[in-house]
Amino acid sequence: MYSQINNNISRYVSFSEEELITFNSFMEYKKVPKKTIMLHEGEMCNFEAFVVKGCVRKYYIDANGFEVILQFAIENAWVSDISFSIYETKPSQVYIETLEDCEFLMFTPESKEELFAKAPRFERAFRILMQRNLAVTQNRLFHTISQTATEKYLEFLELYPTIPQRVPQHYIASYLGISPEFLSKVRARIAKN
Amino acid sequence: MYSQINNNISRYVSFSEEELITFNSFMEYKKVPKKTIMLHEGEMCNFEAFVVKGCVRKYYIDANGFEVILQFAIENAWVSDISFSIYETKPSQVYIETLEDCEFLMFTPESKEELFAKAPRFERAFRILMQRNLAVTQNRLFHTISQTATEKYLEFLELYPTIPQRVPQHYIASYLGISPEFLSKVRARIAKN
DNA sequence: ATTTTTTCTTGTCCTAGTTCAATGCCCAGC
DNA sequence: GCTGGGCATTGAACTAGGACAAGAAAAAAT
Repeated sequence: MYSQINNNISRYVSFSEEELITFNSFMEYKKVPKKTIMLHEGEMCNFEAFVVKGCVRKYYIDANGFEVILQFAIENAWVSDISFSIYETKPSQVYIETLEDCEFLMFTPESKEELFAKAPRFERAFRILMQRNLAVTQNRLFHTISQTATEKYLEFLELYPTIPQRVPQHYIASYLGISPEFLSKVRARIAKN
Repeated sequence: MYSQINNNISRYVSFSEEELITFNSFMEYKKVPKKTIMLHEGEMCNFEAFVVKGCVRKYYIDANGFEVILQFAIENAWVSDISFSIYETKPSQVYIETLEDCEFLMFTPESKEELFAKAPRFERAFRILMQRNLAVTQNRLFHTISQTATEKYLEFLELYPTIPQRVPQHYIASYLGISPEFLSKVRARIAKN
């Protein structure tokens, strides 16, 4: 039994012992070394990964070749790319890369289907995870539009206080949608007060 | 039978005739006049609405009192606020307002639960809808960060060609995260070429 | 320990986009 | 047929943040 992921999935739906055993039986434990690109541009993402330990980033590359970081995933977060088939014309340019040595519990689309077939109540739990994910993304979109760089950085520190110690600062700039130089200036300004 | 919504829900999961009849039996048809605010700030959103006819906008109000439009929903789109309970501390500041006379097919959280109880395969269809919604939001976040105002406006025209004829232009500016004056200048520049 | 690479900071100049008018437009209400 | 209130446009002055360059500092590799 993997209690860490079981706690996570039980947060909004409660499951019986047997259900959790079934749940665990369909996932695969995997170690992935630092700086491994787990999903390359144009590839179909064939996993949904729960981070047991470590840190990963998910990013896009824009038309001018700039990286934009969409997500940092640390312990107890899920990471995957679900933007499949939406804009079928342009294959998605998403990358997922480990920033530290990582341990995951992973589902493939197939193992997830089998899980749903055997224990349909998990469909609901995954829907709620998706829903929370959407709420977080929507909130971030809103703040990206309406906040200044300083406000965004301060909010980032509140929401993800441990991340700045784990990832290079220019990744945070990329996540916030500002240049690394400007983030440095923002920090200098904050430090003065 | 409401064929319009049935086509929509059947897009990624196919349902039997009986299932669709059950589906239809749990929804409520409702007409709402123009300029009605269907969800006020701080309220819990108790509906999930499919737009049969008309146009609505969903928006936030930021710390400085500015509106930021998160979504325009027209025919065949779903609108709701699922950002419930994520940031429990601050009640959500989301509004949903009709821009035209509208017709909806609506679920409440309760009727949706009853539907899932009677016809569990709809859980899956709603998860996929949610997933697509997330993909769209993520794509928009990405473009909000990496594109210029002109690029964002041109992409908006491609994605939602009918909306500019239906809503005031400053709403589109708000959606794009730019000032109405600047959108006007962008348009002037585009018109020259 | 020292070299090499990556990351962070600071300064200068520059540009996309904002703010704040002022003007004209369109159309809803009387 | 007027009239008043939201809308869009345009211009001028301003600002947040970007691009570029050079150096310092830190981390990784040898």
